[in-house]
Amino acid sequence: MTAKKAKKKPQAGSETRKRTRLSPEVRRKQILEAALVEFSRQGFAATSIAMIAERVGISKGNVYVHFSSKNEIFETLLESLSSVGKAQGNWSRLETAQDVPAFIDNLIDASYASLTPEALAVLRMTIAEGHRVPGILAKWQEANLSGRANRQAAIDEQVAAGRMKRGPLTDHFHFAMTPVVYAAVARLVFGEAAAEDVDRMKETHRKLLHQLLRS
Amino acid sequence: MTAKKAKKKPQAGSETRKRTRLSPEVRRKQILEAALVEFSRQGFAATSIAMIAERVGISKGNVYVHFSSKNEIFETLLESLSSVGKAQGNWSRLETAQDVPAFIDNLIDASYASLTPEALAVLRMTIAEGHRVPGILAKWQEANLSGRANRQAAIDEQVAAGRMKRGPLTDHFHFAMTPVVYAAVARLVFGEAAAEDVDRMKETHRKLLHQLLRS
Amino acid sequence: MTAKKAKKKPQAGSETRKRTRLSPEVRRKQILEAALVEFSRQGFAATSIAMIAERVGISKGNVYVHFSSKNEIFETLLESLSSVGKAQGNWSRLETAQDVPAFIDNLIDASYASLTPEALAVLRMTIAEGHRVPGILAKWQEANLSGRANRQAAIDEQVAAGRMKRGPLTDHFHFAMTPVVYAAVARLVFGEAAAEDVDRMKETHRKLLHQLLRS
Amino acid sequence: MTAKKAKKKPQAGSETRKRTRLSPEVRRKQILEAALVEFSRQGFAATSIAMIAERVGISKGNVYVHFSSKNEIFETLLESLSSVGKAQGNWSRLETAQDVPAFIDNLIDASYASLTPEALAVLRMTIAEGHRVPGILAKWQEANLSGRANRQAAIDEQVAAGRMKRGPLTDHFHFAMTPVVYAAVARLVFGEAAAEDVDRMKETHRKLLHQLLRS
DNA sequence: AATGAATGAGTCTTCATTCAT
DNA sequence: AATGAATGAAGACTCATTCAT
Repeated sequence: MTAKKAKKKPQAGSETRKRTRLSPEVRRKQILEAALVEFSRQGFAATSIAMIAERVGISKGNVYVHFSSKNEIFETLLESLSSVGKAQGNWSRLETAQDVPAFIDNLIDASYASLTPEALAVLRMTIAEGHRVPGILAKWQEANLSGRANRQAAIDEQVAAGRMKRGPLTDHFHFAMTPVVYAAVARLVFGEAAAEDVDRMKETHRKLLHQLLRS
Repeated sequence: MTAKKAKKKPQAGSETRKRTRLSPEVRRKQILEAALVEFSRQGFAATSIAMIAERVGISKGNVYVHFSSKNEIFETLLESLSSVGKAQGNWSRLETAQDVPAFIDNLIDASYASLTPEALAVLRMTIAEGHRVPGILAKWQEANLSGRANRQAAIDEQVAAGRMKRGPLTDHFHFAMTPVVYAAVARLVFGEAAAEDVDRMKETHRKLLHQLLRS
Repeated sequence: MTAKKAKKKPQAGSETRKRTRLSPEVRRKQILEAALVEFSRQGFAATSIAMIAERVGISKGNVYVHFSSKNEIFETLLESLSSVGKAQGNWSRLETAQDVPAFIDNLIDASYASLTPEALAVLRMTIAEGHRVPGILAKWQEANLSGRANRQAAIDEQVAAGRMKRGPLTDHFHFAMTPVVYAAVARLVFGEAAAEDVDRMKETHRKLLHQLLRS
Repeated sequence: MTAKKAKKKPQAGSETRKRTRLSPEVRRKQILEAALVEFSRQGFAATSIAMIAERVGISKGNVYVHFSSKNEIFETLLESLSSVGKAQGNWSRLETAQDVPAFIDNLIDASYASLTPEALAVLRMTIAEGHRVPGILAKWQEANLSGRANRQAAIDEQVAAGRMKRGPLTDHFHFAMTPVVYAAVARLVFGEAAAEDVDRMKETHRKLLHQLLRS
């Protein structure tokens, strides 16, 4: 045990939550949300079903009504997170932008804005516990590659249209966004202490893209 | 048990290991090495003292002769890893290089070569379990910042000497190396499957630095 | 293991005990009863949760459903034993007795009768392990003192009414009952072998009180 | 674990005690002394060989050079304590006193003075752990009885000589000293908090003996 | 669907004891 | 005689999972 835990015990004060009957879908979602918080906070092994149940406000036993094992919760969670392609969503809009500088600004802002606590939690879980779900990782990688290809195609178009200057970066545009991962890792490791650094990084990033892509 | 276990059963071909008596320093080192492997493989909570002991080839009890708790092993391990500044070591040599293109090639090669399995293990542990040792993280961050400052000074010198072209990158040189972290994360998450991608990234990285720094 | 153990081996004639579900109150009581026996027999440290669980006929784990630690069992046990004031209960009745000789006989008989195996167990635990629960000891001592004061008051009344002869004993009546503690200790140390001795003691005690208190 | 323990570890500051070679007799005595302190403080099971070794200032291993097991230490200790007959020792002198009041005063003072911390430690151990050494207990009881017989004979002589008043107490003189055991138990359970009470008891005890024995 | 008592297989840690030095 | 590294057998406590209600 690393830290002390407050004893639970029904406790006077926390009115014994009466049985609330919810539809399976709702409960499952509640459980997955709680699991995301706990798994990314302490990791899979250090998270107990009791913690998840408590966060949802239900009994341990009830968790097993909705999932057959802790592992299943984890897998379902990661699978449901395949919708991480939010950043990609933005792309469809960005593609249409005629103005390259505006596109770059949008891209930078959107990318760094995507480093939400939830996204960081997912990244931490992926790095820390991804090995538990190799199948899902493979799927992600594929999705990643195809998304990347689409974005590359969009860039190629811009270059062909003479709106972007060709260079190593337009030839391998995915590389242009790697600093965002650095920013994410910095926040994962150093937390708030990294905020200032990340901001400075973002501006350097922005300037470089402008310098390198502007035709 | 989340992961598979294999040979356990006290015996099964392994002759009753004779008592081997080693000096505390040697045993401690052995234990720390085993711990690094196990912790980075499964994480702190999912690693049992039994696994570490088995990897070293000693009894569980003996682990406690050398460390007073699992936690102490972890902390000692991370502390002993403060020597991660290998990359920085290279720098002193790089500084002296008069030839900027050679400097860049050295930098790129050294940086990506530093992504050894051991270094990756440390990174994974830091991301996954760093919160267990806030004190050590703070120390690392400081060391990081001062190392970064030194490197920046070296770059500034080159710029002042007219050997490097000034730009957003020379003003904030740390940023130039962030793709290496992406490469590390890619390997952590996708393993060997990321190798090809990382190689391509490395070459793009190299080209960009040449383009941006060459005066 | 200092003492002998006996039947353990999960099975050996004891059919796989069916899950018996009981209310927490009942189980807690069962556990406390078993704990009293075991703690007073071997002491706190030498008693294992397994012994207690086995005596109750439940699994070790179940003990922790009802108590959060071995220590809590011990404390709860001693606290619940604060009702040791049985002897005092008798007093209310004795006070009303008009007849001093009868009062003395009742007192002696009740006092020695209170040396039940359970009471002896409590005494042993108190002597051997009382230091673990200083708070409870303090409470006991207070209760003791107030009980003692009440009894002294009753005696004072008898003396004032001329029904008892004044003397060092009536001035400090608590002292009159100290031989009972000797009897208790004798039984604790020598067990049944002390029975005869205790009986003789009891009669001497009775005679002396008659001699000293009869006006 | 009830209380926290300071980590040992060779520790800088406590100069690594150099090997001191002592004769077996001396070491055995040292170990037994340390064992008495520790056993009576925490009980047999809660006392570790390490604690005893540390108190003596030797290594755990060395303890086993002098005793073959923890149990043997305990048994040897209790056996060596058979010399508890210090109080009896006094008797030989008291017998010779011609003056009954002086005899009584001596008896009271000597008896209560015998409640040294060491004697209390022995009593606690006997009550708490006596069952571990039934053989020794039996021996003690015998010794006790014969000592008691001697003292009774001395009293009988005094009575026959008309120097003491006959009564239930002279007929069963052992009973006269039972309050001392109460005093001992009070100290064991309540520690210093019982001191005042014990003093008062002692004086009542003295007065009563004077009253009952004075012819 | 929900609860929570019950279980059993671990997990960390301690400790009496052994043994090479 | 002395040391201290090494071991193996517990022991307290945790937790995923089951099941009667």
